[in-house]
Amino acid sequence: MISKKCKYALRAILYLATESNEQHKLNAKLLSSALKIPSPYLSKILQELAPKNIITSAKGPTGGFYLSNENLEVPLIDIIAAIDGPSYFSTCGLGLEKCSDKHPCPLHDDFKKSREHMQKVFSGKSVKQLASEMKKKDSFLVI
Amino acid sequence: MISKKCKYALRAILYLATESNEQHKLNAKLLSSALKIPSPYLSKILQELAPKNIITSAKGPTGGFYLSNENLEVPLIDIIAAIDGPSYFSTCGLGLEKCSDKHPCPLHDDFKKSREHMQKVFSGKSVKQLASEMKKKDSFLVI
DNA sequence: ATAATTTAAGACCTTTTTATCTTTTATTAT
DNA sequence: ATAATAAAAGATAAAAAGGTCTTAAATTAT
Repeated sequence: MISKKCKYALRAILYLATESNEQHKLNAKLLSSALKIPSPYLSKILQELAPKNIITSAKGPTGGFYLSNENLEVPLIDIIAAIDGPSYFSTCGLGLEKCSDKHPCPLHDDFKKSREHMQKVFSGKSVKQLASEMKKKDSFLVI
Repeated sequence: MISKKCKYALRAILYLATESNEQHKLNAKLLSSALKIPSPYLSKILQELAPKNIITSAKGPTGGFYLSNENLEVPLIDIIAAIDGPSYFSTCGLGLEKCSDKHPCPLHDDFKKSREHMQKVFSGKSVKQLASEMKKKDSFLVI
């Protein structure tokens, strides 16, 4: 399971993808109330994502957060790696340090299959793609 | 990702499945040193599993933990449910309260597919089955 | 220039998870 | 009976995750 923090990040980014652009930035407070995420905590998360080039920020009045064209190309897996760590999809399901294909734990194959599926989904899908899927299918982000 | 506590539980149970029986119980200290899990913490976990009929315990000298024939039939999913909660395989991947098939989040289908795969694996496999698989394939639990 | 607005930075607090320690209770071997 | 052994119970502590608050820096509109 990805962390709560990471879920918050994904939701905020998907919201920015559909509701913001360079001409229409969204500030942390607005985002937090739209998504019902504690505002100071969301601010912290956004401040962590900006220097990693996952979102773009601008200070001052009319400032806020938005996704640049470059940000829109980021695959979802990069967001998870940024928040939950790059080894999220490669750690052993039983927590064993030395687990590998050659030296597998009893659940290695099962976990691997599942992890690889998720890894494929998250690697193959950019924020932009998901945002456009969201417009077609009616999925929700906010009640 | 399942919790560290749950990984400890699974490892301990699989170890008991292959190394213990009613005539040969293992005490918490032995288990903890074999599996390199902090001993008092593992004790707590074992004490939580015993009343849930996932493992069997016996006090006093020659006492310890083992798996009864009944315990061996427990599907892995019951262990995860006992430790990480019964809704582990049904909560929304984005943490949204009202996410459902009818009212899906943007990642609902992807998460669902992955969760269902893991759910199927863990529901369909008992401790006994996994223990016998472990004997055939050479997988490891302890270095 | 100034005031207002907004992110950035960092200290701080709370809750949950992980881990430890101590005492009690049950059981067994002697 | 007694001593030894091991789980059960419960209080306590440390670490990590989640969340808040305050001040500083940057930017914009007036």
